[in-house]
Amino acid sequence: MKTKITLKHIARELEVSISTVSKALKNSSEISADTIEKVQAFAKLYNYRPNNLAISLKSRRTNNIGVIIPDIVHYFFTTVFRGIEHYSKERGYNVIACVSDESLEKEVINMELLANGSVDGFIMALSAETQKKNHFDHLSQVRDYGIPFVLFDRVTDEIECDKVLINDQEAAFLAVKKFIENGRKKIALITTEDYFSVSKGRESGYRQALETFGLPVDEKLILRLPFTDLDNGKVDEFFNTHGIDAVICVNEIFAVHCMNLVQQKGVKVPEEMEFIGFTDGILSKYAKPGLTSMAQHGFKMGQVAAKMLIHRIENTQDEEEEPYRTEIIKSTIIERESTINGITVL
Amino acid sequence: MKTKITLKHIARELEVSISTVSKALKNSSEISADTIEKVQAFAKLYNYRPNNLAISLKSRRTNNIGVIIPDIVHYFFTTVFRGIEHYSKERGYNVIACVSDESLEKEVINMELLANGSVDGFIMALSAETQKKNHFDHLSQVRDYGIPFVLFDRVTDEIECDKVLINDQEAAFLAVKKFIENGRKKIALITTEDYFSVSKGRESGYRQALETFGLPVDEKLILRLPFTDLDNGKVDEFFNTHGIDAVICVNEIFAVHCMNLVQQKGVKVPEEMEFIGFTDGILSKYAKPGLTSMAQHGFKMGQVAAKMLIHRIENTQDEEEEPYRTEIIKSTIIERESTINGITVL
DNA sequence: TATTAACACGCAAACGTTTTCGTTGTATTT
DNA sequence: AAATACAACGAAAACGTTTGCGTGTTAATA
Repeated sequence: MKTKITLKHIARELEVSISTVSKALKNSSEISADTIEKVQAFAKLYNYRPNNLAISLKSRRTNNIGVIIPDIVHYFFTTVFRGIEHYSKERGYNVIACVSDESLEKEVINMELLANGSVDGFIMALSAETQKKNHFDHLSQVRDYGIPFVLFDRVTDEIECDKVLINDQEAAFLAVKKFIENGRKKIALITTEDYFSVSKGRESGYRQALETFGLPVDEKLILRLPFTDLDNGKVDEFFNTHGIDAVICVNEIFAVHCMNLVQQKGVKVPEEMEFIGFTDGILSKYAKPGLTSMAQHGFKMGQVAAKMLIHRIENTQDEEEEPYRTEIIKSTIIERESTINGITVL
Repeated sequence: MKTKITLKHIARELEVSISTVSKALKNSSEISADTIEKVQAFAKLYNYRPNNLAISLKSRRTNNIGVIIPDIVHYFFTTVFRGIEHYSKERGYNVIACVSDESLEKEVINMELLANGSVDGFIMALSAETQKKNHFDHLSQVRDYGIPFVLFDRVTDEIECDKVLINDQEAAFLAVKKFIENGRKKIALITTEDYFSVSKGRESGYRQALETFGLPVDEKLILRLPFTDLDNGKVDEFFNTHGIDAVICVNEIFAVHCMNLVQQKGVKVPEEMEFIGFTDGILSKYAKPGLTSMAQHGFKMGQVAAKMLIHRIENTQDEEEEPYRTEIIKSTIIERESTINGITVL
């Protein structure tokens, strides 16, 4: 087992000082060409690599970014993660990934753990519990220590920081508008419990569209589902009773699940009932019929979040704090067979 | 902006030495009860947290695990990742996640980067390119430095190390056996290019089952698909010409895609054609009809991999090297509507 | 009263870097 | 010959910990 070689080893071997070695490796003008060559040759031969820890300790910079997401087995989050990872690597940063499991406690623990020197900044989407309990002390605390962070998708108004968002409201508005243009009258919304910022936005867009185009907002046409245990009779009854002819769902699982359900009972999609989901993931693509979906462009979202964070990390030494920014990533509609698609371009 | 407090600050403030503070915080018997109390009270008041970097540098232990996977937007890998993260956190380790994007070069870069002090060990699944080119120098090199690693799912025989595997061959065998018991005669296999270790194993199990039960192995019933660009005429032709009555696919995307295709042409699933896929992911669950799938239990796989790695990390100082182990995680079949399921238990 | 033991604490090295500031020795200038 | 300049290098502090060992003080023992 070869042992890792350090500056000290090179110095001893070449009978020069550690500082000389360090400078030689950086092509410092203080060092003669001879020595530089000798040192670099030796370093290359023995495959010298500087110890990241020592450099980080010295420079107070880790080049690590902490990413905390509620769930990793989730198309949207992994896509964002991919964007973050991609941009970060490009800029020489590693990504430390933590899963909060939708739990406030885990979110807090993870943050505290990483905040003590492991990470230069955070990118995160708040856990369900965090949003529900409105508890953000861990965020304020991290900020007090001068560690920057960027919130994406699941955000809060109570904390001022950089944010990356979807135009949820507008996207839902456009979806409903499309239904109305297709002549639909009984447009249902299937959403989650209302403590999610994204669900709120989408619901608001839904209501706004109905009002704008003069359709009544019927609360009975809004169904709130829990995350788990979808297959109960509640959904069945919902579809049986209200004469629904179009459905907008806040995620693709709800959409595909409901689409399957109504089809089993002989409803023709899209002829008799149209569907639009959010999150253009793998399910939307392989559903039968293919699910028209509001694509959230998670990859870009991740890139933008990483860019904002790294910018802040690298400019935080400057005296004047830049104001916080909120970037909006526009959703676009991906039309498939669950809606009737005219030739008109949106 | 509060600045992070260190031992030095506490020492100065309390007019004791740094070592006293350090020892007091650890309840050392060298320190008087008075001092211990004083120090701990102060530390608590000012919310002291030791700097991870300094501790790592000193102890030569980072408590970080590097995870390198080919793709994060992939149900199986993320499930494994979740298992790794879950077990690691339990044992006080963080996870640094890197995506190789199926590229050998990125795999190498990521490993080299993390091997210089950022990580105590690796868990990885080899990239497609790595398996194709049979290039493993980066693995040998990391091992030479005494950094342990565990390979999962995408492994190689050329490197001796701890491994966690699926019983691919046996699983495929069982799938084919089920078809044969259901009276199927023309059983097709849809697989990837053959440089993937998993695909190899599954193909081998497929062949073995046919031979065992006295069915001819017809090479024309084996279709090899690339990862991308599925929707070409090749698949169509395949299903048109061979009188296929059952299909086993090495992943769920192939399965759902093909199932949709044949159904569109009026084939009844499962009556006229049965389907079994690998990877019991979200697609299998929400497909129409639900896809019978060989579940790979990625979460458990991740847990086992993390357990093996941490064990090796924490016992590596011992003189005697333990022999490398290979753990097999058994697949189980999840029966849904794409197969005809008797009452008989498998 | 002199010796010893226990106690409570501090010093300093170490982990592997980077960087400022000296300190040499040689060459150039006046 | 003295003063100056420069080139090439080393010493040491610093980042924030941990830890073996030395030291001073007090109390217990002979």
